[in-house]
Amino acid sequence: MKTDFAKYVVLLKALADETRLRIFDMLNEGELCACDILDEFTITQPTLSYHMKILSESGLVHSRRDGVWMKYSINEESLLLLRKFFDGFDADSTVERSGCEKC
Amino acid sequence: MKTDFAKYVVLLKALADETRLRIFDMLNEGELCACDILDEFTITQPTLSYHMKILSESGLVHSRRDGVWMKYSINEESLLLLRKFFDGFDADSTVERSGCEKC
DNA sequence: CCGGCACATAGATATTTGTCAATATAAAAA
DNA sequence: TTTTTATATTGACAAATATCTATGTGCCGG
Repeated sequence: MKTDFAKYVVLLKALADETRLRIFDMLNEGELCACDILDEFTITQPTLSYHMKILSESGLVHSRRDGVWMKYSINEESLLLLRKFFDGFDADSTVERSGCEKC
Repeated sequence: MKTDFAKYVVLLKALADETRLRIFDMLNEGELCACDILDEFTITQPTLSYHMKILSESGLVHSRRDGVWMKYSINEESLLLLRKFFDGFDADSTVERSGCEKC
């Protein structure tokens, strides 16, 4: 099974920033609008917009317009994808063999 | 439970690079020396050394000297930490309520 | 103790990233 | 339609990142 690393790199990059990771964590409590998220940080509105774009385009976060507001929520599918990815590791940790060929 | 986001950002940053993610995946097969890892890429030796340092310092990878060689392996503890982190999400997805306060 | 091999460090550099101020757009309200 | 409010886009910029070449360090064999 050949893993599409580039795909996971996009997801990991999206979460590899403290602001975005905190936003993602906030969204775990439920759907939020941009204004509510902004209140929790000291960044400016354009900066938040930038981060939300990265989260959205990665697929981790779903966005929808509700009148003037943008509402964001976690995309369960991408989350499951990440979980599955990490679950794929360590499957045979009991073996403890060395895969080293030269040494 | 206040999550230490900075700690997870370090782990996620370490994996948010295709080269490092592929290295981490290779290590899932077992312990490897730097030379064997290098063979799988087109990067130079110093660049690999740079990536291994990031993986090691993040705590995701354990390193040990074996004579002239450096042997690398996955640090199970950090991996479990990451798994646990992602498992913490989505716990109450059935609720589907909005956490939005202003809108 | 010297030469060679494996790996690390230093310095330089091009690219990417996170941030802001200024401005544009989109939708509702007046 | 004009104004107001919420969000997006643009352009600029400093900082971080990934990469290389050149050089240093550590370990073993002869």
